Amino acid sequence: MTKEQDLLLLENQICFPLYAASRMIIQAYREPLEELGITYPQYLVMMILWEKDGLAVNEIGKRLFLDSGTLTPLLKRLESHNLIKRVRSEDDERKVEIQLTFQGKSMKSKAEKIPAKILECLNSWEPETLVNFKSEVNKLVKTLNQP
Amino acid sequence: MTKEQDLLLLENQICFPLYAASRMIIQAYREPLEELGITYPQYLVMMILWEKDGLAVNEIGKRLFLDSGTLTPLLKRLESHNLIKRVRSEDDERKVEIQLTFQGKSMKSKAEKIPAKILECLNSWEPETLVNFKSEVNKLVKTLNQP
DNA sequence: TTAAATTTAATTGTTTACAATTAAAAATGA
DNA sequence: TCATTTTTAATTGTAAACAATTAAATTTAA
Repeated sequence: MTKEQDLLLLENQICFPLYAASRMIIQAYREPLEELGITYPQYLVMMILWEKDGLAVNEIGKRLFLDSGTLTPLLKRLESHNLIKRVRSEDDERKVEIQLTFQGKSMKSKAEKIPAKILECLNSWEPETLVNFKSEVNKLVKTLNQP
Repeated sequence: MTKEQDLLLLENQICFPLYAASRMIIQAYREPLEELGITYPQYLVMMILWEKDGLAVNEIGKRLFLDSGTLTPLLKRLESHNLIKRVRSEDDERKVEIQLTFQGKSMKSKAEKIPAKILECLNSWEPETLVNFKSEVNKLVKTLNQP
């Protein structure tokens, strides 16, 4: 088998396990998030807003590497669940600011129990190994995010 | 800030960078795959078939951790592009065997150039670091795949 | 043997992703 | 100033993902 052919085997791909791991970990979030009635991408948006309320769509997009094509309908769903409000900015009418509602803010305390639940799935890993791994994945994101 | 609150910050998540990296790397495949006229999940299926032709839908699903809800329409698209045939098995009429067409087989030689192109995006990484990282991600997949 | 359970693929419906385009607002520059 | 460019969200269309259900074929166990 040539080297090229070898690189084409599924087991020799770096990308496939990343793709699989990403989906599996989103799967792990499904059950705890079901109690909150939101999906994983919606949870990511809520986390960002719990850190800093009132961000514009593009600012959320920059943090999550998502564009308005994904975010606009997702935010409309969060709004229909009364977790956020979408408010046209007065300073710059192009922008839509995303503001947490009371319900949206209240959800944070429930959400705080989720990370520990996810870490349980990973309790066979040494904490240090996990921290190192996280930093490697972050490095990969930075590498891939270079223009 | 409590430990719980700290764990809820986006930058302290392990899952988010995995999710981002997965999408970014699929993005990196987009251009080279466009020349073949297929998407990344379709490419994964083709890779499996180049390794072993004639697999049933569920066997492909086991390898990719995907179910028929995802695979059936994806395979129909590959069929409509004349890359595969979907053939009801004679031994077991529940099964649909996926067979490469001549065109599907021919695509392999073009596809063999893709892994090197993807590795180019990662040329700032030491080969050894990359190999270690891959093995870590594979370990993670195994951990998360435990029932 | 045959009724019950399991396996297999397909279907239905919801939610991402994302490319490409559109439209409005704001910023820039001649 | 005012035409041009850029920024910002929204829209349209395609393709995953995946839960839940359905229907047919097969396996199993009574």
